[in-house]
Amino acid sequence: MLKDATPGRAAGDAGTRSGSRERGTRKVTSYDVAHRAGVSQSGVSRVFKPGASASAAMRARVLAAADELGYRPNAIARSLTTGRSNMVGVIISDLTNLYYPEVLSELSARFSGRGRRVLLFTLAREAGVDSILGDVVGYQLDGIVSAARLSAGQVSDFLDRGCPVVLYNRSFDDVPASSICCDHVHGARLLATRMAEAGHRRFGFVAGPADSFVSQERTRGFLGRLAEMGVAEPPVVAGDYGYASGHAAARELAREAGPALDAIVCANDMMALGAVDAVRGSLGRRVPGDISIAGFDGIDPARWDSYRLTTVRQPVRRMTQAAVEMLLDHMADPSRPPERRVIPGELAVRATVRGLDGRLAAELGAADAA
Amino acid sequence: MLKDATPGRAAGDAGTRSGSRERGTRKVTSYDVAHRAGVSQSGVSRVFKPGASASAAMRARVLAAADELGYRPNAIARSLTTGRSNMVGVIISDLTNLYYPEVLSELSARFSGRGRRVLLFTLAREAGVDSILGDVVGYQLDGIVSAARLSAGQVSDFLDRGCPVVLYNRSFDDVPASSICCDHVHGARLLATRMAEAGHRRFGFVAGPADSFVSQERTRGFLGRLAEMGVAEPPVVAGDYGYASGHAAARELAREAGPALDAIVCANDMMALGAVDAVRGSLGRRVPGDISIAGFDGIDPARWDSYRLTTVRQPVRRMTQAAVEMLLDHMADPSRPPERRVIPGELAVRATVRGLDGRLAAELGAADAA
DNA sequence: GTTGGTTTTGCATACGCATGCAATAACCCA
DNA sequence: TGGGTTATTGCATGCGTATGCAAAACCAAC
Repeated sequence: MLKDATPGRAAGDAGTRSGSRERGTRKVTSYDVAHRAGVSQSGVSRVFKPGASASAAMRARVLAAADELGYRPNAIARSLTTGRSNMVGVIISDLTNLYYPEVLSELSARFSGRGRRVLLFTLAREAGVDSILGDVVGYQLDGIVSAARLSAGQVSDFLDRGCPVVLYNRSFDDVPASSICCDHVHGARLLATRMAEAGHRRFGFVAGPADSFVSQERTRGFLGRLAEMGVAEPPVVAGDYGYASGHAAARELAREAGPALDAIVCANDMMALGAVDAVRGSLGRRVPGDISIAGFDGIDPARWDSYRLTTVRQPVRRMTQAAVEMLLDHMADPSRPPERRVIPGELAVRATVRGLDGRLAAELGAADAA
Repeated sequence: MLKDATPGRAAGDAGTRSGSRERGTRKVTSYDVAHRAGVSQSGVSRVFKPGASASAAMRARVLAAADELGYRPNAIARSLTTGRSNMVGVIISDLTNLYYPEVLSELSARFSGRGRRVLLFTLAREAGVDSILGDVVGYQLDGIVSAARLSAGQVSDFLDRGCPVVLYNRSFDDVPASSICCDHVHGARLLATRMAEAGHRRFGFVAGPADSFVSQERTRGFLGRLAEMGVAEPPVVAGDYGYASGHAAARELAREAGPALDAIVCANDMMALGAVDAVRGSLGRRVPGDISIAGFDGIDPARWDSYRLTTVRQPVRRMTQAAVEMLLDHMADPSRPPERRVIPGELAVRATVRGLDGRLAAELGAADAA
């Protein structure tokens, strides 16, 4: 609470303190506090441990001494003895996909609200997972949330090291890791259904990277449903989840499919926004008048007036909450079996798909399952 | 490399170990490796420490044993003895301002490239800085990069704890912390100059939060230069750096200033994008035909075709590189005096300000200083 | 005042690695 | 081959905290 702990004065009293380091005060240990409070080191330890037994008197004296000395328990030492670091790793592949900053932000807030620090790993180019494994073990991370494209083997490695993992938006049948996923297949089917019902016939699809689980699911769901409805199989172009690639993909689709092109669906919003701009700009056609466009994720910019992108939104709040909850549960009780939670996406009907009707959006959560 | 470390056997030798944990393999320590390799624990330690002396023979045997056992040095224990954790804290206030994900992404990549882990702190609502202080001390963070609105006192606290700090886009005269700043005043003056020269006369300005250093600088620079040039003092509205607040601010400015309103300058890009949409949408006027709009930062969405926002770009790459470099230097030699580095922003002439000419942009880095 | 039971407290040690110091081995040149 | 160097290696200890165990203090009831 109080800051400005007048460490100068305290330091004078502390006895063991000697030379003044550069400018920082020397590290204050539980022994210093114990000495000053006239109790044992273990007493200090107990006072700072929530569940431990300590009389009110001891507590008061220790806290007073700690305050005067500016004592902070050394989390490193604590981690060493307890074997848990109170740190969790969050692995994110790509912050330029603006969906992930939202996820990261939420995760960070939630974890710190639960007394955990977040060690951030950004996976530049797929490599580096091995080094993360080393860090996980080395820093005794209590758990991992991974929103990156790890292989099943890599996830297994974490688990084998006794580090619980929650997979965000992916899962493996043969790996006993918990996961929280948006139901991409369902969302994609929903979108396909609605768009087809609204009269779209000549689709183009922009997939994400081939190794992206999310892209695979969305692609599968969308194309599958289209086929079921007897809609001609659309050309598929692969992008990299970035704006520019969506832009390029839209142009390519237009070139490929010709003027009959009716709708473009992109495996994420970033690409969809690029597609919107490409259609309106380079192609000189109207959205949704000439071509409808839809995406997935529900990132913030998709709501901006210039786009008002119709999209299948992932409920980030609920998903991150679930992820954090599941991970903490697993940390508390490692024996509990992994859990795969799936949350439906919501169709956000906005202004880039013609023929859709906001009124219907409400029904959709339940309707059109399977 | 190999997993399945047959820990049972190793552990059997280790003596003191007792209960079998859940499913993860038991922790492998340097003692286990030492025993298996037939050397001492310190030998193992030395093999895993870069600069230490160890014969090729020992190295080989230890590495072999370590590999077989799946040994990973325990960074926690190492931190405890060495006093450095190889972790740096990165404090970010708000990831919804899309400038910060870029910064964070860069910082993370650079730090991990230099063998440091990033402990992420997102400052939800200004509070929580105190707890970060505790973590910094507790986890023995080797340094801090702060891109959040800390007070001078808070920064001092970090320094007093012996934790070097690099301030990102802010600095305090009376606090000896290093800092890397974009020259917001210069950038703002540049923008003011160019816009006034291009014939704009009736400005509106959208500031950021009152306690934002960056906003203060940009506001000061812009208004100051305008005054120098004899342009009427523009109305100022405060936003919160978000898209919506820029949207609202633009409408308010239009209402306040009436149809004569000539240009809107926002203290960051997010708000500028909101302003563009507000002007084009709610106000039904053209950008830049009727009203020019400019921002600051150079975030990615500002380049999207729907906006092509003219803005004063911060060179994120150079800035993050400098931040990392400065922090690492300081960690290596704490006695080195703090350094305040300032990098000029660059005017990115795009399509939301009329009368500006890309041709001129090249000259601007040098021209119009102060 | 005593006894049985419950807290509270201190003692001692472990956590896993790094490192100063001393002992040993390897080596070099005369 | 011997004396002197240097490169290796092992030993012992420390980093700061948590915790099992036993001693001590406390409490209440008899």
